[in-house]
Amino acid sequence: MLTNRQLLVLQVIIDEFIQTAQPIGSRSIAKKEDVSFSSATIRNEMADLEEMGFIEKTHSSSGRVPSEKGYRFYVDHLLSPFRLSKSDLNIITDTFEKEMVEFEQVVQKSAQVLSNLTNYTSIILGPEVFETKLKQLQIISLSAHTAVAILVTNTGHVEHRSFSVPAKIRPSDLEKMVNILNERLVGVPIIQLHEKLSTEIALLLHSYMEDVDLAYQYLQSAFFDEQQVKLYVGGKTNILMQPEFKDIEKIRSLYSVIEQEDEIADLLRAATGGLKVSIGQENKIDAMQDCSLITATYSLGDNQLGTIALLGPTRMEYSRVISLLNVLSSRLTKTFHSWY
Amino acid sequence: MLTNRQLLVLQVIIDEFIQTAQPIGSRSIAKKEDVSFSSATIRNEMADLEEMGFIEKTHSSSGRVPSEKGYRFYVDHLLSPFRLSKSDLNIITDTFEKEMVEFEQVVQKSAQVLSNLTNYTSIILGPEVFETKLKQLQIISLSAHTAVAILVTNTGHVEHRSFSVPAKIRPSDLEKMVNILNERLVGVPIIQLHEKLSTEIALLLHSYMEDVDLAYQYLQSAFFDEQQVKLYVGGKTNILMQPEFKDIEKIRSLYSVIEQEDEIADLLRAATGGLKVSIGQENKIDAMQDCSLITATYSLGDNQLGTIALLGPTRMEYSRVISLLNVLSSRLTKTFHSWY
DNA sequence: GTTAGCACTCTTATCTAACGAGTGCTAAAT
DNA sequence: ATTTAGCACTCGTTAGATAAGAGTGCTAAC
Repeated sequence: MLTNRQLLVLQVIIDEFIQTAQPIGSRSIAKKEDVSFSSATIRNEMADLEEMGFIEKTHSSSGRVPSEKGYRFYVDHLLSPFRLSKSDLNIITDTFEKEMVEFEQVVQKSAQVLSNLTNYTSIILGPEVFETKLKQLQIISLSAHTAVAILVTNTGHVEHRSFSVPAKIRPSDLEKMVNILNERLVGVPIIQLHEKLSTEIALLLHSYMEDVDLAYQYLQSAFFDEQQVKLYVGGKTNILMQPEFKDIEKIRSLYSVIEQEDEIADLLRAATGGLKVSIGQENKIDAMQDCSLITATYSLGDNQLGTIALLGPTRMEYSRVISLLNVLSSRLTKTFHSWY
Repeated sequence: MLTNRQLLVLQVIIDEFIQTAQPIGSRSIAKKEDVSFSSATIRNEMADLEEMGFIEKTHSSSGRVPSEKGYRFYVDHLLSPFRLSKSDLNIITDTFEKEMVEFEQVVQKSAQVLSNLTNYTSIILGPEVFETKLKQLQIISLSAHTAVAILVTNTGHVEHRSFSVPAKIRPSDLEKMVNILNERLVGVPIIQLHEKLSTEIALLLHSYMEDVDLAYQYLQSAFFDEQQVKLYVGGKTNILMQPEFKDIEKIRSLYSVIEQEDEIADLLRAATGGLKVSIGQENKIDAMQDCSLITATYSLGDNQLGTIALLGPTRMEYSRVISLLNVLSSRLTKTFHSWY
């Protein structure tokens, strides 16, 4: 295992590198207040740390840089709880004190605050619809052959979709159908909607009217074709400020992953309770090999609602960022909780 | 005025530069098939063209590069109608042949197609709501003190907003209010809604019930606080592929303008009928000094619905891009027309 | 076990020289 | 009066060479 001195040296190297983005030399460590050994001693320790894989050289006579293993160790064992500044906390508090009653609004604001405070890119997934239930379903005819279907959940989320109405189906049929659907489906969790719709309700409708198949198909496609969960991204341009991304090719590939959305969404969806840090190659996505992704979840009761994440270079201010995420995710949880 | 030969030389220089992004020398022009003069003659013409401000040198002994004035002249007088390739046209046709019944869907797809075909960034504004009328207004109570208001237009556009209901207001009041509003407002153009709401309707409501002020205020804020018109941006990362944007600072400032949205939205909103090209400094926005913005509008009858634009470096494939925009804007116009 | 000292390595910055693309001008050719 | 060939000159780019500086690893002394 590592001696206390080695721990100290490793800590200083990583702390320093996170701030400066420059390789750290033995002399600059020796100058630190809480270090009382000579640079030579530190060089010896550094050689050991390198052998163990916690730090690396960029070339044969350069200072040391944390390796991914080093970051991993740092995150797992060396993180001192970070005291967020008052102004940071105030900014968060202010944001949540504004009257907000919509899921989306809260989530979007959170993403914004997070990226503003960190200079990284924030990505928020959610909220998932576990707990949400159908409040009302409506179909409004726009013209002879078009209509818009609107689905409202008890959380105030509104989903809508236009579709063209086949000539065979009369407006009265539509109305009848909606009535039946509402009768049967109001209060049903959204997540069960698809299943319910395709089994019992389909049969039920059938017995009430003809030609319902087609309309039903449309309805089905209206709400369940595309993924429901949205990704809120904040501070995309922050990445450009990080010195490790001066290479345009890197930026390009990273941006296209972010804009792709689905890969990232899968990643965030996979995140489970608590806070998780993925460093460099621990991320499966190619373009993120030089990045760290920190994810935290927020929930309502026992149900995980969504994920809140920060994407930055592996050289991240882990300590501060983790504190921020903790505060924000509990804040989200609290806010949503207060609504029900 | 310019002689025919000068026109030819200018044309070749700009065409070539647009393709290669490299300064063009006299020798390479002389080698062109449709040029039958020596490089010395061309050098003389180039000196004249430079004196007139159409081309520039990057340094004292470099080849020539188009100036903004040169691009302006090129766009105004030298553009040969570009024949779009069959595959380009097919891609557009295919896109519009897919069943789409929603404004937003069409616009978003268009932005996507446009950026895919061009390697520039597409920005689409709209559609404005001139012609659209209120189809239905609804307020659905979610809980004792929250509700969601939904506004549906005859175009299938759905706007919604959650708000908290003051304790003073009973659900039955809300219902009454909605009924009155629908009675009075259905069919009213969205654009007049704000005004109507604040004058006659406010009075009317007042006579029917007490405590309506508050509810009315909420309703008001629900739909008219934020700008209605949305910006659809496609191919943001395309900018990164242009050699003129290898400087990260430039990218940063350009991206922040794009993400700001409001400045760009104003710019696009100002665009009036037909196709317009803004080259370099003709753009008022600082970060766009090295860019060209090409805007085209689409409309429904006499009403301009929105703007469709392409953002790229001043060294743009004007000819091709203009043809594409023309096709797409008329396609949009046609599509929307077919819906009414 | 710790540290001072020193040779060695590698990066970075600066300078120089050579090369080449391209121009502008002059004088000859058409 | 144009057009063109020829040539000197300019400037950017590239490659090498040199020097400075930061930092290491090792050895020997403390």
